[in-house]
Amino acid sequence: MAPTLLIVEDDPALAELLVWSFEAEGYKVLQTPDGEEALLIAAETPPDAIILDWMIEQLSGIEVCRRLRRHPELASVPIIMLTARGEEEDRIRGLETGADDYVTKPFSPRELIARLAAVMRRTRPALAGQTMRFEDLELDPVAHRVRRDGKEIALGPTEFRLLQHFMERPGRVLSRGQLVTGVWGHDSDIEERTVDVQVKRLRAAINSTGGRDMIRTVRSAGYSLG
Amino acid sequence: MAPTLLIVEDDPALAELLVWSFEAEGYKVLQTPDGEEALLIAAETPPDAIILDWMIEQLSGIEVCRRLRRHPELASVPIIMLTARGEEEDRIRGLETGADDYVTKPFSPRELIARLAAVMRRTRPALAGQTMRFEDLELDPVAHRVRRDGKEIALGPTEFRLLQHFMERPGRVLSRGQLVTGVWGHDSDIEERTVDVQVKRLRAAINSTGGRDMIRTVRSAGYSLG
DNA sequence: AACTCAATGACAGTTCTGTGACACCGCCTC
DNA sequence: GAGGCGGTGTCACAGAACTGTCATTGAGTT
Repeated sequence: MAPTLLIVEDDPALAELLVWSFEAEGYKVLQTPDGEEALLIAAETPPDAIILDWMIEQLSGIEVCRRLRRHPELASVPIIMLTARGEEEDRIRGLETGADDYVTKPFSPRELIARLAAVMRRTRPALAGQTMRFEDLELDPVAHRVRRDGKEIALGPTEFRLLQHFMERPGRVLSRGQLVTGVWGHDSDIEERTVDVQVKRLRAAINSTGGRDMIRTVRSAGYSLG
Repeated sequence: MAPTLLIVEDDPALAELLVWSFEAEGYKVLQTPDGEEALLIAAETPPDAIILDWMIEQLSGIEVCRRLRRHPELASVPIIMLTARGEEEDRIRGLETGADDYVTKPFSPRELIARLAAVMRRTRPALAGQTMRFEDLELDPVAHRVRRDGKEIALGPTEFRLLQHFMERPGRVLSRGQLVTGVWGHDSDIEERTVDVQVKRLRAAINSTGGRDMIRTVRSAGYSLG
């Protein structure tokens, strides 16, 4: 379950350095110098985070960023921009466009790694091994444990992934289609109604200890947590 | 729910480039080189935005723009004009006529896409997932929630879409026909009177917590929010 | 008053969701 | 290898929620 990283950098020397550094950190690294290709790769195998150089060929970083954000599956993937010193204007636009952080060149790999860790902790607690909380629900991704109001709850693997998916996006309505690709994978040919059944099972498990139903049904749209 | 775009451009090469670029962005694209036809297409299936070349055959851009603005259904569709460098005079007239932005040739598709995104964010917040507000009413398209004066309000799917439609166009009077195509879809054969019934249901839901009626009936014209 | 248009209540039909049942699969134990 | 077991995906059905239409009542205009 090593987190996957996509590095978009067209300076070969820097790219190599970054790949090497992050692999040493235990990340699985994908890499391309090209904005267009980055989008393709990201769509194919959504990474857990993206390191994006501002100035790249084909498509500017800002453009890649914007397109990623538009793609529903990729909208919440954290992005760190690499900018040259002084591109103040760009930095602002970058953050507006949806970058989560930026790092000014020149930088040390250590710094970038630290920033990435911070961003991941903030946006994808599950990958950082942080336990996630929502009201009296806790999910510990490392120990694979779920507690409601302190009491341990047993979940099957699918139920667990489903709940994790919800807890990473609290309050957000997820369509059955999104849940299928998010929980079962992009290439699964699962009936959409199966989602209903797993939701029912998840509900039964979560609410067994009493307390209100944590999963909201949004008719003709999907489900959401909370 | 991809936003629809109408591109009016008579240079085939440029038109193709634009169609390609915007489709890659996830827009649904309609295209014509001809001003007259543009008006027909726009009247038939109102797009979410229009890219309009200044110098086109049949009808000048400015004329198309003016006619669009006269057409009640299309008056608020954002328009971006494409002008040749130095047509300062035209640019001013363009903005006066009701264009929302203009881009000077030559330009990169990137720039145009960015401008469009900015315009859309301004005019269609729901597409960007932003919470919309009108007085003490809030609609959160991502969480699929509606609140009045902080209190949550339950709406059925159609009521929700109807309210969203109103909130994207606050204060504007919408005819039953506009509401039918906007809320039910271009190709629905719904009785126009059905709008009345859904408006009644929406009113009942929204005003249930007390407070004044947020939906105004405009006799022999339609309804509006506020 | 006559006329037009909108609000409402009732209702039948449709769509969507919750649920229980069941078959299947991989895994483990015996 | 048989049998037990937890976990899954599908299906069919029932119930709930939602919707479109219509007839009637009511409000606004001329």
